[in-house]
Amino acid sequence: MSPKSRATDVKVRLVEAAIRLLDENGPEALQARKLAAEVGVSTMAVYTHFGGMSALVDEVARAGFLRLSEWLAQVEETDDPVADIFSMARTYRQAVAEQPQLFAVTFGQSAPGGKRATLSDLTTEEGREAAQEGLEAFTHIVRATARAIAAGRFRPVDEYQAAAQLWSALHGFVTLEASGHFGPGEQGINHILIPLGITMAVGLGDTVDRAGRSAEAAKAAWRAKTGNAGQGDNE
Amino acid sequence: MSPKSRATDVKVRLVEAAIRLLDENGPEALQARKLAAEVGVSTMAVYTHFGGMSALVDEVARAGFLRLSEWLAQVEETDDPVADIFSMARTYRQAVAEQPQLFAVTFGQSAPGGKRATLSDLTTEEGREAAQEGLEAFTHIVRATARAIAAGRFRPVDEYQAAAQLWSALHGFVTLEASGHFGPGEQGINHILIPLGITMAVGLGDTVDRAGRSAEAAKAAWRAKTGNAGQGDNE
DNA sequence: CTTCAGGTATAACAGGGTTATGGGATACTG
DNA sequence: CAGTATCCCATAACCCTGTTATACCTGAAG
Repeated sequence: MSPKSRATDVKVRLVEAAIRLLDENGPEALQARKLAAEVGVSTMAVYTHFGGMSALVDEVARAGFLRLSEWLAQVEETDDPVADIFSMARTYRQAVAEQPQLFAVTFGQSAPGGKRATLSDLTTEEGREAAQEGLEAFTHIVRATARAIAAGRFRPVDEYQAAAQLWSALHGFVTLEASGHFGPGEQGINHILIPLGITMAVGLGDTVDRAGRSAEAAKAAWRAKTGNAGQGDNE
Repeated sequence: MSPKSRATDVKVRLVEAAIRLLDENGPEALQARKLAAEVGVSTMAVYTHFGGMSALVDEVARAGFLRLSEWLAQVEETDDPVADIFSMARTYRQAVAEQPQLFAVTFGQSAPGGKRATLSDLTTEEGREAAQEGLEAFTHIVRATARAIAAGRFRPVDEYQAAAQLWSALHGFVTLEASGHFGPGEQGINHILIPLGITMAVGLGDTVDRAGRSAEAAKAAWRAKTGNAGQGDNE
């Protein structure tokens, strides 16, 4: 193995260890000494590869955005773009529910050391990349929105603007649910998220009936994919 | 001054200093030594009054929720409940825009020390109180939603569920805007927040025309109260 | 006057991020 | 092949921050 690839290896392994320990042990696991011990190197590795802990945390945040993009990219397009939007919403929510600690860092909710108050504050290269990844995840929503407009389901408004509305609603729900509101398990999805999606779709031009059927279609697709029977609200 | 009131004084002054230094110098100002120096006491005061920094930060978060409730409570009821919801949205957004650092702590986005990943994790008494304050702020939205339903503007759905949808959309917008998306100044309000409000109102049962007029009414009321001419998107 | 309790200052401890230094391996260079 | 330069990393220390142990001081109660 060349030294270049060995070095990259350590860098990659540090980020991977950070994500893993973050999920297992929470934000307090994001410590230079713990990460170094986990990878089997000294804390200096953090500084030769990242320059400091904050840049490493930014890299973790970027990994979260990337993961979100990958999840959304795997939502397959059907001939019902509104149903696809519902599927994306479920996917977005599921990603956050499965790795809450990771996305808490990604969304800047949990910031060890008090850094990264806002994305605007980011001055590091990794920080800007993180913001860029966020926008890439956003484009998946934009495309589905554009298809909904083209299909006549939504009124012919600017697709970026409509998608930003959808993103706001979705992100707000996910954030508040992750903060403990809306109760545990599937309660939030059935009582808030799906009605919210129908509200948004209808507000953007869809009919209540068609939006409801799209929500049902997405629910059926979700069950088929996850194997979850989806009975009831609990767990 | 009795010793009891003197002691309370130090406790109150610590929280006040924390909020002030937080707004001025960012999250890194929330340090025991800095707060103690600012108030003119030793760091022990933090421990005699709060037991530790995390409880003091929880108190700051609680202050944010309380401030949010007070702001929303001051939105006066008119005979147009949908316009009142728009006014609350502007108020919510304005509160966060004016004290971004405070509300970053309140919403758990900036957590010095990596504590408080989610509200569910809160085990301290102050933490639970903070969650309670959040719900109290929520009730203001619930009441306006109930009035919109009573007025026939919204379909007769459960007001808590509809309000939760509105809260999700609003909170998501505010969060994403504070993270730097949606651009600076009033851009986000005019391009995203108001269209989002109209989308939500229409989706909940209102007509496009009436929702638009309510948005305009709220805008006029806002200008009258703040004295802002509100011309253009910039700054 | 004595005693006690609460609040505080002082000083130290513990555990983080960070850095100065030096060694060692690798890849150029003659 | 010898020399050298460069990159990566281990060691050890430094600094800062949260926290705690201890003693003092003040005021109230007996």
